[in-house]
Amino acid sequence: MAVKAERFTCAGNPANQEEIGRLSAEECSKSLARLSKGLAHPARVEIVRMLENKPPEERCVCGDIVSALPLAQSSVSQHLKVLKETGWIQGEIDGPRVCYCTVEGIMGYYLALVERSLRGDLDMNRKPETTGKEDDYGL
Amino acid sequence: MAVKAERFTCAGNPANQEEIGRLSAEECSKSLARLSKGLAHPARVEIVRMLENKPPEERCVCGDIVSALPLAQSSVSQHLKVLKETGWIQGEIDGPRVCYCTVEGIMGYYLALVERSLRGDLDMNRKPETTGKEDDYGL
DNA sequence: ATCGTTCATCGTAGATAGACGATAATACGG
DNA sequence: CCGTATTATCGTCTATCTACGATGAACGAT
Repeated sequence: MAVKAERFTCAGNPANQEEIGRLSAEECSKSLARLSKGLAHPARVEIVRMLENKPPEERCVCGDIVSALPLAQSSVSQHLKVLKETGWIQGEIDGPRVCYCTVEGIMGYYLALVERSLRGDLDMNRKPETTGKEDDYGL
Repeated sequence: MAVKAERFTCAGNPANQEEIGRLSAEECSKSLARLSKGLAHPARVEIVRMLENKPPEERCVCGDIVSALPLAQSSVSQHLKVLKETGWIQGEIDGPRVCYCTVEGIMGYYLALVERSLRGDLDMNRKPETTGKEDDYGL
């Protein structure tokens, strides 16, 4: 098969529900906002649904997604890019194709993040560990 | 008190989990995309969190939200408008103030919508009842 | 080496988002 | 009726989104 793994950087989303509890309120807001932006277009919702429901052995290459959507290939590619940047999906280069799948556990992570960000179980005084900066929404 | 109720139109979000099952896949995608857009900015996440965690008798007027965020009053007002349009919050005019709260059950609705839209339990052949139109993402 | 396939990126254009200060609208208190 | 307080809206500016066709880059096959 010779699938060259493309290293995936999660753009701040650990996709690990254990780690949500260590996020400050501000980090929660930013993380939730970033992931939500990924879902903020119907085409991207459909892409995530498509990928989330593929059995793991059934590959889903970019072309499959393009032909399932009423959009030009370049537009789909941009939506895929947004989904990568916001932490929903990852791609593996497989020859001339790119095989996409959702980040493992991302949906559960998102659901947990919604709960934690919107419900009250947040330590509002906890600060991000790196800096003591203010909320400037520097996304 | 003389609170004049401002009639709230939910912009397509019934905020009723019973009704999610009656949505077509396309409607699910649009509805989820619309609500997700509401959460796609950290300030709006914080507003929803703030409102979701207020005890029901404790009023939360616009000014409270403005002073809790590092943004100008006009910017906060715009975010509140987006949250209204995307179906997250509603406002009641109370004298010179406007008292905001989240739409009843909206968070549960959103969580259910994420599950239903992204998991496979969708009838992909169901069409919207009004028209037989194609997916043109006419948001 | 060259071709076709596949996908990302570029360039462009129009629409929307996001921020702000300034101004308008509304309600209440004198 | 006139000021104050509160919030929405307007106007402006910049940045990002969304779409498309065209082009480029990578790969397998001939």
